[in-house]
Amino acid sequence: MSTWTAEIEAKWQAKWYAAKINEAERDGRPKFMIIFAYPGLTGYLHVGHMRGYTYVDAIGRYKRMCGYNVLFPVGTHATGNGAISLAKRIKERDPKTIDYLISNGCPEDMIPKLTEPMEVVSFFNEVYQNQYWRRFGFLADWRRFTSTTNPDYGRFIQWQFQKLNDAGLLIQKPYFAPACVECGPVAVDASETDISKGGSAETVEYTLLKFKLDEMFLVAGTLRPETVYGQTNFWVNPDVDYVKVQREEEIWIISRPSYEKMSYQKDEMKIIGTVKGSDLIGKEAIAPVIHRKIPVLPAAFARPDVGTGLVTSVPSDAPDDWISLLLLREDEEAMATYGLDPEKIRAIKPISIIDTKGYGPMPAVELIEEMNIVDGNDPRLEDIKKQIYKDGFHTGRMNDACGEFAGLRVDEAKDLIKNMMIESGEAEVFYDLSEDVVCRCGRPVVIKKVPDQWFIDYGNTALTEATKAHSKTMHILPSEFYNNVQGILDWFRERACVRQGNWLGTEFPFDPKWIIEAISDSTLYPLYYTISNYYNSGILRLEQMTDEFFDLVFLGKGAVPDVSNSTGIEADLIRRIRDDVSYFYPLDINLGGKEHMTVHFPAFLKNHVAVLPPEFWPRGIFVNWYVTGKLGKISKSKGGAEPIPDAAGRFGVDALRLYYAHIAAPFADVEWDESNIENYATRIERVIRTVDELKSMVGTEQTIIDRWLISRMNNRSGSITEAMSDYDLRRMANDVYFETLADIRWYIRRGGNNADTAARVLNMWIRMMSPLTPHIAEEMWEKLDQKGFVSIAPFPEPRAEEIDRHAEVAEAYLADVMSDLNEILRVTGISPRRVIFYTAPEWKHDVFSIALEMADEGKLSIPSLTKEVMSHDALKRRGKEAADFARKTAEDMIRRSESERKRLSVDMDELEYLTDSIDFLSRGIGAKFEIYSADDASAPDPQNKARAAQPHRPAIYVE
RNA sequence: GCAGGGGUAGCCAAGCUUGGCCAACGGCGCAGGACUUAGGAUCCUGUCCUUAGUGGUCCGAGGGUUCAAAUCCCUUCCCCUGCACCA
Repeated sequence: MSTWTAEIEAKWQAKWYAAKINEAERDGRPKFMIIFAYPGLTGYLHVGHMRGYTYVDAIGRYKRMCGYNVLFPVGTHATGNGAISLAKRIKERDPKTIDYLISNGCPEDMIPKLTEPMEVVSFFNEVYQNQYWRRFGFLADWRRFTSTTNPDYGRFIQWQFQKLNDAGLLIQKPYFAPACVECGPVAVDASETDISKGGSAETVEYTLLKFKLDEMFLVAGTLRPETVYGQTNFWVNPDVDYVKVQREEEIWIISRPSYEKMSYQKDEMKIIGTVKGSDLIGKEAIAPVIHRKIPVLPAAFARPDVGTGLVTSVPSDAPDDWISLLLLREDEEAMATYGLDPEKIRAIKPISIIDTKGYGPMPAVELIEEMNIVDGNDPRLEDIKKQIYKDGFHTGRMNDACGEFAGLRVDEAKDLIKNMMIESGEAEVFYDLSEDVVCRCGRPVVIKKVPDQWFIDYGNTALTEATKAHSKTMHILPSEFYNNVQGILDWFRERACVRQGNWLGTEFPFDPKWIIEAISDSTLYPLYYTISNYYNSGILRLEQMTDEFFDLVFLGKGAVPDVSNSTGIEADLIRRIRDDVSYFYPLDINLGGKEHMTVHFPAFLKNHVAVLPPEFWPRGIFVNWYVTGKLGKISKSKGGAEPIPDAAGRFGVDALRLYYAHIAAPFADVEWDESNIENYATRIERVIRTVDELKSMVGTEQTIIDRWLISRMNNRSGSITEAMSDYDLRRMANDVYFETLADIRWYIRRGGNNADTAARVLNMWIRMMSPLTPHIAEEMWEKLDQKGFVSIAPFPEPRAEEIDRHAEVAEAYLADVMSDLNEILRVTGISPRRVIFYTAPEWKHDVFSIALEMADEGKLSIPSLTKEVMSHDALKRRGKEAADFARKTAEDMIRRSESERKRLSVDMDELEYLTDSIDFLSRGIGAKFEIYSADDASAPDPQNKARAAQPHRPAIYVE
């Protein structure tokens, strides 16, 4: 299979591209513009990525065949640190990286070149286009290819940021971001491109609480500022040396590690001395908010690297605090060592502050007692801490001990209390990472203050409302996302849009020290594809792509002669470009993986709404799920990480395309399993064989089975048209490669052999295959002596006049009869020599018709039918037999749906039809068939079966 | 934490919006048969239980609405996914 498929793939791809059927030029047809969200250039892609891309090509091909002028451009996203970090690892000759390159087919002599980030970018730009997208036969308009580090793209992005600024959507404020102390800003994410450890770390916000002690402040870091009303004491680790820090006018006592982290976030932090933890114990400090003196007590759980190394104690709600108090009370020795008065310690009572359903007034006290925890290191403490917090935060209310906040929900009170303390100067904020993060250079990563960070203000109310309103008019799939996107747009807030450090991308137009970050420069770009071909072909020069030029072609602002003068671009060309933009835009579908739902898509929508006029706002979004591997199998040589070209060679591109389309709905993850793809390759072989069989048909006789097959084909194209209105490729695949195949097999079994029918069917069928398996479709189309490409032939449309309901009902009837017969044969185990069918007697048909008629009028019931039947003399004479049958028929008919009744009401002569089918039946079963009407008194009926005959269900006798 | 999704016969996976051709598409696997020197190829048949066919039970569990529920409502158990300086 593989060499043959590779040959025809190459052959047809060359022909398509030579004929430029993939290139979109403005013309009189309606347009259809579709893209997939371009991939980031982070290295080789795997077979999972091709899933969504294939959907786009297949949808584009289908729309093209439906008469649309389809624009399908592609590009890549090189912004960011992916290429830089890959180049760096190659430069270091990292063995894993080199291995990875080689096993993906990177030529050895390329590797030394790939130590330059921009070389990495251009190398993978070639790989993606040639080894992936062309290899899969995509009809993308290659002339429009763009990559985000190209200079022209940069111009476009700078223009976009000018527009955002004009709209008042760029804002500047301080920001706290992860940064290596040495290398500057880094990304902390699970893929760990910048860092060597700590990818799953999160940024946590501590509220720093200041406790006045003499002329200094003990500063505790807490994650639960709302609990300040329950403070009873203060914890210090006696074994830790703390530092005294001059912080503006104040002197703080904190741990040394926390000082180091804090110094990246706060100005004017200076160590002026140290103090031993043990020296602090026994003193009293004034707690914030409650302004009471509370004792400083010893606690080993206060770790210097967590928070500030100092902890305020809220024993009612914090299990660590309560257990430590309990232990200290019993620890005479410790109390003696630190000169603590046991009476006073034992007098410390937790203060209830939060009422939570399912808990008493002091959850920590309660749970520790219940679970009989007696050890400060009991791991269950961590669990109950989380549990108390979770329940308290979501369902709890602040109680009367909490002053003005009494009665508020905890989740409301938290920020209010925090902000109140910050305003009164009793608290500050401090950010830290939830676990250790280490940069690739080996130095620690900290949270660093960026004082003048730029943001795009996606929280802007007018923008959000306009975008939400527009999104309701869009075709968004799946429908779950359509419903969900409103909420996401509401929740989508300002976003840092520029950064410094190791980063490829476009210079921020308002301050060159910043580079525009990765999400922000990839929101409006589909628009750029409408003109990128002019730059790529050299018609437009970089310096001509000015803001005035973009304003004109994208927004229609300004006058052509002026722009022509200022840029030197011919006026006609400017008009032509403007016309292209207005013709192709808006975008009809933007397809992207599910990870884009809360990142790219909302930004994509909001930027369009913010910058462009409403007629250019996008029309559709399609979200696809992933191909996954079993426990990372997809990233090993056995599974999906098999290079895409290798998989294409092994299975054939069309088999892979069919696999993606049919294996599952696009909105579910699929587990990569090679045997599945093999099955699809087999399926294609079967289709090809069946096509050959059809081609060899020479008969001239037309029978019901010919009308049946043509009717089925027309129904099929109708059903595909309907399915594709929601881009349901799976249903299309099912209809074309499974259902149609089954129909043709049935046609052949039934003795169909008509050359005209076969030609008609092939002509329709092959066109139906073109969107999903274009290479074999072209190959077969050519062998059919058809002119031109099937890829641009019209998609079959259903013809109402060729739908033959009678033939379809008759064939379904035959299949039902056979299924009954097979059932009997199976159950009895008889190898039949003789089979007799008895069709229902006339009078039963009469009852049946009456029942159908009454059902249509909505009057059918058992008594009503019986009554009606008995009003007919001829039926009445049959007495109980007629009444019984009426009851049975009514019972049966009431349960049936309207469409089913419609089928049953199709008039067919069962006796004649079965008689005509005797040849087929005897061939299939290998027995002698006889057909009689139950009305035929002369019919042989050895077991008195004829009386069981019903309309549409003959009685059967077998011997 | 924020938001969302899902549990369907041995497995994968449709159907659920608009209740009724649903014992539940399709595929895989399995079984039997045909064709064949043979078959991992192909074609046909079967694959919940029962049965000379029109019967029973079934779509995580438990209730409800309805003439009728995999589909609607309620309760409950269990899984999963995405999340901003990462593309």
